Amino acid sequence: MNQSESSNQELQPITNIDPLIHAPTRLKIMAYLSIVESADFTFLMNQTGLTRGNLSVNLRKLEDAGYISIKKVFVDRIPRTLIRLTGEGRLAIQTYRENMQQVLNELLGDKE
Amino acid sequence: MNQSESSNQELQPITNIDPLIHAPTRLKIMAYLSIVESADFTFLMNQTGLTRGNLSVNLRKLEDAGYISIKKVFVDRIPRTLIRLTGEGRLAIQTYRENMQQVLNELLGDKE
DNA sequence: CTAAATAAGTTTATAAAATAAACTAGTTCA
DNA sequence: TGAACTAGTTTATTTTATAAACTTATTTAG
Repeated sequence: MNQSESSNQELQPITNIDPLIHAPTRLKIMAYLSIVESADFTFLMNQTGLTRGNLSVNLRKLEDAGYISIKKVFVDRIPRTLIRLTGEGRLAIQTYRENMQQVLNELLGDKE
Repeated sequence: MNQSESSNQELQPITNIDPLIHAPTRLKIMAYLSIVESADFTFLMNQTGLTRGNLSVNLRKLEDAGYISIKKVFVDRIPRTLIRLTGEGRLAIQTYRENMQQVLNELLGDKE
Protein backbone atom coordinates (compact mmCIF):
# COMPACT_ATOMS: atom_id res chain seq x y z
CA MET A 1 0.00 0.00 0.00
CA ASN A 2 1.71 3.21 -1.11
CA GLN A 3 1.50 6.57 0.60
CA SER A 4 -1.15 7.83 -1.80
CA GLU A 5 -3.44 4.93 -0.97
CA SER A 6 -2.81 5.42 2.71
CA SER A 7 -3.75 9.10 2.53
CA ASN A 8 -6.83 8.35 0.49
CA GLN A 9 -7.94 5.92 3.15
CA GLU A 10 -7.39 8.50 5.88
CA LEU A 11 -9.67 10.99 4.16
CA GLN A 12 -12.24 8.35 3.16
CA PRO A 13 -14.53 8.92 6.18
CA ILE A 14 -14.85 12.57 5.15
CA THR A 15 -15.69 11.54 1.59
CA ASN A 16 -18.36 9.26 3.03
CA ILE A 17 -20.10 12.03 5.01
CA ASP A 18 -23.83 12.14 4.29
CA PRO A 19 -24.32 15.74 3.11
CA LEU A 20 -28.05 15.55 3.79
CA ILE A 21 -27.48 15.11 7.52
CA HIS A 22 -24.18 17.00 7.74
CA ALA A 23 -25.74 20.39 6.88
CA PRO A 24 -26.25 22.13 10.24
CA THR A 25 -29.86 23.05 9.53
CA ARG A 26 -30.89 19.47 8.82
CA LEU A 27 -28.60 18.13 11.53
CA LYS A 28 -30.60 20.19 14.03
CA ILE A 29 -33.84 18.77 12.71
CA MET A 30 -32.59 15.18 12.78
CA ALA A 31 -30.98 15.62 16.21
CA TYR A 32 -34.19 16.93 17.71
CA LEU A 33 -36.36 14.28 16.11
CA SER A 34 -33.98 11.57 17.31
CA ILE A 35 -34.87 12.21 20.94
CA VAL A 36 -38.63 12.71 20.71
CA GLU A 37 -41.43 10.49 19.47
CA SER A 38 -42.65 13.16 17.07
CA ALA A 39 -42.90 16.91 16.79
CA ASP A 40 -45.21 19.27 15.04
CA PHE A 41 -44.09 21.85 12.50
CA THR A 42 -44.52 24.95 14.59
CA PHE A 43 -42.93 23.42 17.65
CA LEU A 44 -39.98 22.18 15.61
CA MET A 45 -39.66 25.61 14.05
CA ASN A 46 -39.46 27.19 17.49
CA GLN A 47 -36.96 24.64 18.82
CA THR A 48 -34.63 25.02 15.87
CA GLY A 49 -35.03 28.75 15.25
CA LEU A 50 -35.63 28.21 11.54
CA THR A 51 -38.01 30.26 9.39
CA ARG A 52 -41.18 28.61 8.06
CA GLY A 53 -39.86 28.51 4.51
CA ASN A 54 -36.46 27.14 5.48
CA LEU A 55 -37.94 24.42 7.69
CA SER A 56 -40.49 23.42 5.07
CA VAL A 57 -37.93 23.05 2.28
CA ASN A 58 -35.53 21.07 4.45
CA LEU A 59 -38.25 18.78 5.80
CA ARG A 60 -39.14 18.03 2.19
CA LYS A 61 -35.56 17.01 1.44
CA LEU A 62 -35.43 14.70 4.47
CA GLU A 63 -38.80 13.21 3.55
CA ASP A 64 -37.70 12.64 -0.06
CA ALA A 65 -34.70 10.74 1.28
CA GLY A 66 -36.95 8.59 3.45
CA TYR A 67 -35.37 9.80 6.70
CA ILE A 68 -38.60 11.26 8.13
CA SER A 69 -42.29 10.75 7.65
CA ILE A 70 -44.85 13.54 7.67
CA LYS A 71 -48.47 13.22 8.72
CA LYS A 72 -51.15 15.86 8.42
CA VAL A 73 -53.83 15.99 11.07
CA PHE A 74 -56.49 18.44 12.18
CA VAL A 75 -56.82 19.55 15.76
CA ASP A 76 -60.05 21.48 16.31
CA ARG A 77 -60.19 22.10 12.54
CA ILE A 78 -56.67 23.59 12.59
CA PRO A 79 -54.14 21.82 10.36
CA ARG A 80 -51.12 20.33 12.09
CA THR A 81 -48.08 18.76 10.49
CA LEU A 82 -46.52 15.96 12.53
CA ILE A 83 -42.96 14.88 11.80
CA ARG A 84 -41.22 11.76 12.99
CA LEU A 85 -38.00 9.91 12.24
CA THR A 86 -38.32 6.73 10.21
CA GLY A 87 -36.37 3.54 10.87
CA GLU A 88 -34.26 4.42 7.86
CA GLY A 89 -33.66 7.88 9.29
CA ARG A 90 -32.55 6.43 12.60
CA LEU A 91 -30.15 4.12 10.78
CA ALA A 92 -28.80 7.04 8.73
CA ILE A 93 -28.10 9.01 11.92
CA GLN A 94 -26.32 6.04 13.40
CA THR A 95 -24.17 5.62 10.28
CA TYR A 96 -23.44 9.34 10.27
CA ARG A 97 -22.43 9.23 13.94
CA GLU A 98 -20.07 6.27 13.47
CA ASN A 99 -18.55 7.83 10.36
CA MET A 100 -18.03 11.21 12.01
CA GLN A 101 -16.58 9.49 15.08
CA GLN A 102 -13.91 8.10 12.79
CA VAL A 103 -13.31 11.55 11.33
CA LEU A 104 -12.92 13.10 14.78
CA ASN A 105 -10.65 10.28 15.98
CA GLU A 106 -8.25 10.94 13.13
CA LEU A 107 -8.18 14.73 13.42
CA LEU A 108 -4.87 16.04 14.75
CA GLY A 109 -3.51 12.55 14.43
CA ASP A 110 -4.04 11.39 18.02
CA LYS A 111 -6.17 8.32 18.49
CA GLU A 112 -8.56 8.24 21.40
CA MET B 1 -35.23 25.89 33.29
CA ASN B 2 -38.23 25.20 31.10
CA GLN B 3 -38.41 22.69 28.28
CA SER B 4 -37.77 25.30 25.62
CA GLU B 5 -34.51 26.34 27.24
CA SER B 6 -33.52 22.73 27.66
CA SER B 7 -34.10 22.00 23.99
CA ASN B 8 -32.23 25.08 22.94
CA GLN B 9 -29.29 23.93 25.02
CA GLU B 10 -29.40 20.50 23.42
CA LEU B 11 -29.11 22.00 19.94
CA GLN B 12 -26.55 24.60 21.00
CA PRO B 13 -23.51 22.51 19.98
CA ILE B 14 -24.92 22.34 16.44
CA THR B 15 -25.44 26.09 16.42
CA ASN B 16 -21.80 26.45 17.49
CA ILE B 17 -20.44 24.38 14.60
CA ASP B 18 -17.68 26.24 12.74
CA PRO B 19 -19.00 26.28 9.15
CA LEU B 20 -15.52 27.00 7.80
CA ILE B 21 -14.21 23.66 9.04
CA HIS B 22 -17.48 21.72 8.83
CA ALA B 23 -17.71 21.92 5.01
CA PRO B 24 -16.38 18.55 3.78
CA THR B 25 -13.99 20.11 1.26
CA ARG B 26 -12.26 22.24 3.88
CA LEU B 27 -12.53 19.51 6.49
CA LYS B 28 -10.44 17.31 4.19
CA ILE B 29 -7.85 20.05 3.82
CA MET B 30 -7.67 20.72 7.56
CA ALA B 31 -7.64 17.01 8.41
CA TYR B 32 -4.74 16.37 6.08
CA LEU B 33 -2.74 19.38 7.25
CA SER B 34 -3.33 18.38 10.88
CA ILE B 35 -1.16 15.27 10.48
CA VAL B 36 1.70 16.59 8.37
CA GLU B 37 4.23 19.37 8.94
CA SER B 38 3.30 21.05 5.68
CA ALA B 39 2.13 20.15 2.20
CA ASP B 40 2.53 21.74 -1.18
CA PHE B 41 -0.38 22.77 -3.38
CA THR B 42 -0.08 20.05 -6.00
CA PHE B 43 0.45 17.31 -3.47
CA LEU B 44 -2.52 18.49 -1.40
CA MET B 45 -4.61 18.64 -4.56
CA ASN B 46 -3.76 15.02 -5.33
CA GLN B 47 -4.39 13.81 -1.78
CA THR B 48 -7.80 15.50 -1.54
CA GLY B 49 -8.94 14.95 -5.14
CA LEU B 50 -9.94 18.60 -5.50
CA THR B 51 -9.57 20.67 -8.68
CA ARG B 52 -7.00 23.49 -8.80
CA GLY B 53 -9.66 26.19 -8.70
CA ASN B 54 -11.59 24.59 -5.85
CA LEU B 55 -8.49 24.04 -3.74
CA SER B 56 -7.23 27.58 -4.38
CA VAL B 57 -10.50 29.25 -3.40
CA ASN B 58 -10.84 27.15 -0.24
CA LEU B 59 -7.21 27.67 0.81
CA ARG B 60 -7.83 31.40 0.52
CA LYS B 61 -10.81 31.14 2.87
CA LEU B 62 -8.81 29.19 5.45
CA GLU B 63 -5.92 31.64 5.15
CA ASP B 64 -8.25 34.62 5.57
CA ALA B 65 -9.53 33.03 8.77
CA GLY B 66 -5.98 32.60 10.04
CA TYR B 67 -6.24 28.80 10.17
CA ILE B 68 -3.43 28.17 7.70
CA SER B 69 -0.40 30.03 6.48
CA ILE B 70 0.81 29.98 2.89
CA LYS B 71 4.41 30.41 1.78
CA LYS B 72 5.62 30.73 -1.76
CA VAL B 73 9.02 29.28 -2.59
CA PHE B 74 10.91 28.46 -5.76
CA VAL B 75 12.43 25.07 -6.33
CA ASP B 76 14.77 25.13 -9.35
CA ARG B 77 12.98 28.31 -10.52
CA ILE B 78 9.58 26.51 -10.34
CA PRO B 79 7.02 28.16 -8.02
CA ARG B 80 5.80 26.05 -5.13
CA THR B 81 3.06 26.92 -2.68
CA LEU B 82 3.58 25.47 0.79
CA ILE B 83 0.65 25.24 3.17
CA ARG B 84 0.75 24.61 6.88
CA LEU B 85 -1.63 24.77 9.79
CA THR B 86 -1.21 27.70 12.15
CA GLY B 87 -1.49 27.49 15.94
CA GLU B 88 -4.87 29.14 15.61
CA GLY B 89 -5.88 26.56 13.03
CA ARG B 90 -4.86 23.72 15.31
CA LEU B 91 -6.89 25.27 18.11
CA ALA B 92 -9.90 25.66 15.79
CA ILE B 93 -9.72 21.98 14.85
CA GLN B 94 -9.55 21.02 18.51
CA THR B 95 -12.58 23.19 19.32
CA TYR B 96 -14.44 21.74 16.34
CA ARG B 97 -13.62 18.21 17.46
CA GLU B 98 -14.79 18.78 21.03
CA ASN B 99 -17.95 20.50 19.84
CA MET B 100 -18.79 17.77 17.32
CA GLN B 101 -18.07 15.11 19.97
CA GLN B 102 -20.82 16.70 22.01
CA VAL B 103 -23.14 16.69 19.00
CA LEU B 104 -22.45 13.00 18.33
CA ASN B 105 -22.87 12.08 22.01
CA GLU B 106 -26.35 13.59 22.04
CA LEU B 107 -27.57 12.08 18.77
CA LEU B 108 -30.19 9.38 19.26
CA GLY B 109 -30.30 10.35 22.90
CA ASP B 110 -27.89 7.75 24.24
CA LYS B 111 -24.85 8.99 26.08
CA GLU B 112 -21.54 7.28 25.60
C1' DC C 1 15.82 30.02 -31.64
C1' DT C 2 10.91 29.56 -31.70
C1' DA C 3 6.55 27.58 -31.10
C1' DA C 4 3.99 24.21 -28.65
C1' DA C 5 3.18 21.82 -24.53
C1' DT C 6 3.08 21.68 -19.75
C1' DA C 7 2.89 23.40 -15.02
C1' DA C 8 1.35 26.17 -11.02
C1' DG C 9 -1.55 28.58 -9.65
C1' DT C 10 -5.61 32.65 -9.69
C1' DT C 11 -9.83 34.49 -11.22
C1' DT C 12 -14.31 34.23 -12.64
C1' DA C 13 -18.34 31.98 -14.71
C1' DT C 14 -21.54 28.58 -13.63
C1' DA C 15 -24.04 25.46 -10.81
C1' DA C 16 -25.89 24.11 -6.56
C1' DA C 17 -27.64 24.86 -2.14
C1' DA C 18 -29.53 27.62 1.61
C1' DT C 19 -32.56 30.94 3.18
C1' DA C 20 -36.30 34.20 3.74
C1' DA C 21 -39.99 36.81 1.42
C1' DA C 22 -44.18 36.34 -0.91
C1' DC C 23 -48.08 33.77 -1.43
C1' DT C 24 -52.18 30.64 -0.36
C1' DA C 25 -55.99 28.81 2.15
C1' DG C 26 -58.22 28.56 6.24
C1' DT C 27 -59.64 30.12 11.06
C1' DT C 28 -60.49 33.54 14.55
C1' DC C 29 -61.68 38.00 16.22
C1' DA C 30 -63.59 42.68 16.52
C1' DT D 1 -68.10 41.15 7.22
C1' DG D 2 -63.54 42.50 6.89
C1' DA D 3 -59.14 42.48 9.25
C1' DA D 4 -55.84 39.90 11.60
C1' DC D 5 -53.72 35.78 12.39
C1' DT D 6 -52.11 30.93 11.55
C1' DA D 7 -49.97 27.00 9.16
C1' DG D 8 -47.87 25.96 5.96
C1' DT D 9 -45.95 25.99 0.53
C1' DT D 10 -43.70 28.10 -3.24
C1' DT D 11 -40.49 30.89 -5.27
C1' DA D 12 -37.26 34.74 -5.43
C1' DT D 13 -32.99 35.99 -3.64
C1' DT D 14 -28.71 35.25 -1.52
C1' DT D 15 -24.87 32.56 -0.49
C1' DT D 16 -21.67 29.04 -1.27
C1' DA D 17 -19.27 25.49 -3.87
C1' DT D 18 -17.15 24.04 -7.89
C1' DA D 19 -14.84 23.80 -12.29
C1' DA D 20 -13.68 26.25 -16.58
C1' DA D 21 -11.10 29.91 -18.33
C1' DC D 22 -7.28 32.59 -17.83
C1' DT D 23 -2.40 34.13 -16.64
C1' DT D 24 2.43 33.67 -16.21
C1' DA D 25 6.35 31.00 -16.35
C1' DT D 26 9.16 26.88 -17.56
C1' DT D 27 10.22 22.98 -20.33
C1' DT D 28 10.38 20.46 -24.51
C1' DA D 29 10.56 19.40 -29.38
C1' DG D 30 11.82 20.53 -33.92
